[in-house]
Order: sequence, then structure tokens, then C-alpha cells
Amino acid sequence: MNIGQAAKASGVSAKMIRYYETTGLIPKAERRDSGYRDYSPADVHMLRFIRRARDLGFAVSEIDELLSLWRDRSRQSADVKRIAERQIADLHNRITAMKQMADTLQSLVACCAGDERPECPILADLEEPADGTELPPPASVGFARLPNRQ
Amino acid sequence: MNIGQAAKASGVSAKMIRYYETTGLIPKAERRDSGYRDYSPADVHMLRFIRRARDLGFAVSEIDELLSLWRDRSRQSADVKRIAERQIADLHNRITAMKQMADTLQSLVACCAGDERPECPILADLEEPADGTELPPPASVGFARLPNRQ
DNA sequence: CTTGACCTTCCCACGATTGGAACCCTCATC
DNA sequence: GATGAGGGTTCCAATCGTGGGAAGGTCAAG
Repeated sequence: MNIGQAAKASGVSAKMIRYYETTGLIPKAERRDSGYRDYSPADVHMLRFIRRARDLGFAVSEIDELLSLWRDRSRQSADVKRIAERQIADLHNRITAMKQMADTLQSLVACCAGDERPECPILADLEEPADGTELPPPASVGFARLPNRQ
Repeated sequence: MNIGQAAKASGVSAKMIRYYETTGLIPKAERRDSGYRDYSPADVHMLRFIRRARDLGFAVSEIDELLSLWRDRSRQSADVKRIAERQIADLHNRITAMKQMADTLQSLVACCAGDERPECPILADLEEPADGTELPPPASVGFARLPNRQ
């Protein structure tokens, strides 16, 4: 199976399959005489696993952990659960931070007339944050991979 | 005022101040005889504006828009409101996507024994997603800048 | 044999930020 | 006046995941 077919079957682009190979996330693919990579259904299975984990917001480093657990028949489900729970916590941190941003903006928008007059509370707030909005803390909220704008 | 003091006063790192200058987000700073950049309180004001907008999740390109509106006395507050609303919509898109991820993970975690046994529904789902989880759509959910893990 | 679709490797770009190297400037202290 | 610390300056590289493209080899159908 060529890389293009594996890409279509797994939902992982050919570009990314090659990238994952160079970074060591997946083992080097078999090669045919022509030099073409050759993928088995098992490989596609693994790629679908990766794709699904990406969709769930796991970072590649975490997928690396998940893959080794997946391959390890004597794994302990507690290990997997721990990774998933860490991921959930990361997601919740980010969701909270983003909600806060959205709420702040929303309250500013609510005050903004949105007409042709130049007075704008949004710009005013950007100039002089209303109450003690944190400047000092560089705002660390953990990390989780998210789909980018296409 | 040196760049270091401007950085401390604005919450924008010296590195980023120089970067913003090269990208044209901010005008070139005045130079002293020594070659040192020299910042006025007004400059610090602008940097705080940028910092605040970053904290609110605006992309640099959007801050560019906001800055021109900020500097433009004849700006229409409707323009500012439109940008803010777009930003809110982006945030909500991302929040929704992340909630979905977290919920899916949560339901998987709830099914996982989390003990020493190898059976793990989380890995099982990554292998074969339960119901028709969308593979085709490459998951596009808009974009908003977020603080990274430091 | 040609054509077009695929594959290969390699390099570049994005966005925002950080880090480092190599070098110059300023100030306080000895 | 010399010295050292701690600024400043420039330039270059790396991050992470992904896409784009060039230059060239392979394959199957017409």
C-alpha cells in the first residue's frame, strides 16, 4: 500500500506520515525496490490511532507515550488513565482561560455602542484595564494541542 | 527610557519589543547617541495596549488593526466592535471543540478501571472509535491566540 | 512511447516567542 | 584609570505541526 492510500485510509496526510517517521513517532516504513514506502493494514491502524489521538487534543509527545502503552501487552490501564486525566486537566485549564478572555471581551462589547461615534470602551479598556487585571504573571495555563485554522 | 525599563513597565519582553519593531507592528524607536533605543511614556502606553490585547487572545495581525483604530481619532467604534466580536466567536469555537474533546476523554476515563490490568477502553477507543466519529473533516475551528506553557 | 498521477528527498514558510553568540555601552567600585 | 557587572545591539537558530513547492524517479493506462 502506497503512502497516498495509507494517508486516505488513515486520515493522516502523506506529509505528516513522513514527518512522524523522521521524528521517530512511528517506525520507518518498509520500502519496495522502487524506494516507495509500503504500508500494511496494521500500519494504517496505527495511523488511525494517531489521528484519533490528535483529534482528542493529545500532543505528539503524549501520543508517543500512548503508542508505547498500546504496543505493550503488559501495560497497566492506570498508566493510560493517568495520561488521559492529565489531558483533561490541560483542556480544562485552557477552556477556563479562554472563557475568561471571551467574558472580558463580551462585557466590553456590551458597553460598546457599535455606531459611528469614536468613543469606544473596548479601546479604552485596552488602554487602561478597568480593574486589577494581571500584568505581572505571564499567564501560564498548561498546554493541549488544538486544531489550527486550516 | 531603555528597552529593559520599557519592557518591565509594559510587561512586553525586550525581545518582543524588538521583534514587533522589525515586523512593523510598532514604529521604529528613537535612538540615543549610544545606539540604545529610547522609549517615552507614550511608547510604554502603546506596549501595554499590545500586551493587554495579547492577554485577551488577539492575534498580532488583529492587534495591528486595533492599533490603527487606536491611533485613528476618526475611527468608528463599530469597527472595533466587529473585531472584538469576531474574536469572541473564535474563542467560542475553540472552547466548544475543546469541551468536546474533554467530554469524550472523560467518558473514556470513566470506563477505565485504572488498575494494573492491561484492558483499557481508552486505548480501545483510540484503536476503533466507538461511533461514527468524523474522520473526513480535518477539524477547522477558527483561531485565537493563547498563552503557551511557559 | 507518452502522459499523468503518484512517489522520493530537500528546503522554505507560517506564528509568536525564546535562546544564544558575539560584540558594544554605561555605570559603580576599587 | 582599570575592571567587572549588567545593560544594550545585531544576527541566527530553534520550537511545533503543517503545508507548499521544486527536481527527479516510478508506475499504469492509453
